[in-house]
Amino acid sequence: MRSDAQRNRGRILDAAEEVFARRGAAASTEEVARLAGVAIGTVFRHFPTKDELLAAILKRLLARLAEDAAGLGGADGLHTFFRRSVAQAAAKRTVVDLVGVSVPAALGQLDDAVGELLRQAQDAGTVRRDVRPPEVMALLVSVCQGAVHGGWDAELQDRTLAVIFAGLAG
Amino acid sequence: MRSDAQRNRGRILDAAEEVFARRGAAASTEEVARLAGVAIGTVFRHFPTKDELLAAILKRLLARLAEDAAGLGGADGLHTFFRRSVAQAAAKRTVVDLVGVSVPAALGQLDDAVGELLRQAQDAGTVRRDVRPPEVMALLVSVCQGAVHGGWDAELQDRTLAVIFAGLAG
Amino acid sequence: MRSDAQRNRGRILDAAEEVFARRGAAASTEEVARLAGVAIGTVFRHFPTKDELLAAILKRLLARLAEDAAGLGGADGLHTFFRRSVAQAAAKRTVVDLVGVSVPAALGQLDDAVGELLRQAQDAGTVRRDVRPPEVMALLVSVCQGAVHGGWDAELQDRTLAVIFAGLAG
Amino acid sequence: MRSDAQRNRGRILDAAEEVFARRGAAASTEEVARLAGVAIGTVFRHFPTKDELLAAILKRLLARLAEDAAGLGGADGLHTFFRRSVAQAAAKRTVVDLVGVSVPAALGQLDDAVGELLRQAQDAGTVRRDVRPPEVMALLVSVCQGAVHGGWDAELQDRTLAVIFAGLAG
DNA sequence: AATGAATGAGGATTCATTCAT
DNA sequence: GATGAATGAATCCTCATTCAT
Repeated sequence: MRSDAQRNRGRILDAAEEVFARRGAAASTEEVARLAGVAIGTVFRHFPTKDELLAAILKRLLARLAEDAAGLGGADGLHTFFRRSVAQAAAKRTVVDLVGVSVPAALGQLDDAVGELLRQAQDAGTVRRDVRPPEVMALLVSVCQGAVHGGWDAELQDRTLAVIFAGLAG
Repeated sequence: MRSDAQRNRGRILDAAEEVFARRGAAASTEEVARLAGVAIGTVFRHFPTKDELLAAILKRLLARLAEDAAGLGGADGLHTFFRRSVAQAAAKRTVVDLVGVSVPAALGQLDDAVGELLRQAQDAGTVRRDVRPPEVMALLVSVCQGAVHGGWDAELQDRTLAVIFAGLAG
Repeated sequence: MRSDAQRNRGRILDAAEEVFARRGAAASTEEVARLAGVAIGTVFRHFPTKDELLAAILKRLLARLAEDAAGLGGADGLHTFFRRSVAQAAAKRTVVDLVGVSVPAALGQLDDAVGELLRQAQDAGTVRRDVRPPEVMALLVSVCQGAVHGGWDAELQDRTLAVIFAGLAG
Repeated sequence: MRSDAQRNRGRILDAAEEVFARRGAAASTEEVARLAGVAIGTVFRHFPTKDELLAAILKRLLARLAEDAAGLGGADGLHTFFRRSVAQAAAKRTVVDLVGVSVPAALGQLDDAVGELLRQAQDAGTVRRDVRPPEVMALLVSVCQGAVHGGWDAELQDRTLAVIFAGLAG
């Protein structure tokens, strides 16, 4: 891929992330192109379909979260990860209403990272032994989406997560 | 309002609930009309805007939940309510996808009912005293939306709720 | 169907026939709408797809030819029919480049009429007994399309048909 | 012209012939480039316009037919030529679909060759004396296009050509 | 009140063509 | 000369909404 193409791909993803975060997945591809400073055709050259563009955003978003997770660990790495994810989600609703994109499937990317955090938390005794990855993921997804749709403030977020953390601690 | 108009209003809401549950909020108003067995103009006479139709569905859905809640109580009325809500949500994605409709605002309807269930649970000792309604609502919304987007099976739903119930119990 | 809808359907077909005759099947549906004096949505309400519009034109065109054929007969009804068809085709290229529309299938409409003309011509001795409908249709189609693409003048058309008629006469 | 340029020109024409034969003249130039194994820019360097590319194909196709004709002669050289042309046409719809390219003009290339075949056939007595080149060309074009659009099988093709040959024989 | 045809802005996608690399 | 990314006009089609019947 040529360097200008590489640069444009990045710009488009950035623009798309912002646009879809603001306006939801129903926002027009034209607006993405406008914000990215490219012509509409360029967007479609990089992502032949709107759905593929949405999927690409989701993938990048999750990749970042996974990378983020990799830097955590210890007794409350999992808790930190939950907090950051919720904050992220509230900022970028993208994660949520990605119509037509298989969110659960894409979520697979996070399984390993979250699994590792869970293990460490269990080793440190912060999380009960019989808690398993699937419900942790389920709680993570739930709480992220709840935050997006609920418009939580910082305090509510804390109190909500506190309940979940208590539940995980048993 | 004439009786046939009354009847049509009901039919339209029923149809809308089903259509939007199946196809998401992006489904066309025409399809709603078709399923309701009325002409498109009739839909717009009753609900001048698609958003108003969506809001009406949401309102009715929440009213039902509130009514449902009113029939519960005791030590685990709150738990039962959570379980039913999640099951509902998974069946009818409607609650979730309602882009453009202020879900949190509409949610106000449930505050009282949930507040009451919470109080009873606390009186029975099933839920910690320092848990307050806002985070209960937040958890409820989260877990409903999580269920919708995650495609949980019965077991995952149980395990996920179990964590939350443990957290509420402290 | 309401009377205005009926009227519009007719207008659209007329407009489409003219537009596609002039510009070929690649002409835009917008232009059809413009000429018909309706909005683009109306065209698509009547013919949900451009292909269906093209098919409808073709069908109507062939229906007219069949009707025309029904009024002919005798020793050289078939010859007259060939001549008229070729003249038609030259005027309206439509018959020809209807991409995406199964011309041969639609042509079925003419089979009966042409079969009847052929029988009469054979009874009158103008056409050999061993000539069968399929090749008559094949010749008809060929010569129509040839006329369209070749831009024949009246004399060339006569001389070309004369060869075919001689061939049919054996 | 550099030798690689020469080679590319040939590859592009081959690819174009195949692509347009398969998909019709509406096929994209990109696909031609892909099949030719060159970049899209190269196609446009050689043929500044899609129409020029189509015209070039047509020209080459006709040149080949003319060359083919040159190898024929005698009593039924003309008949053989008709048969081969029709077979060709059915295989490669190209000849037909070339919208926007003046087929009749390009056809001029064949006039001499066909004229010669006609003369020989007339000398041999296989074709009537008063038949002239224009109608022979007209019949040839007609029958080629008929074959393409009609999807004739071998037998129908034989029977159809038989009528024409009989007509030419008078 | 209901009907359903008409409207037309909006949006995804394609593709010939240009031009920087 | 070749490459292939970018352009952007053009096109098909959808759908919320209006309005004549």
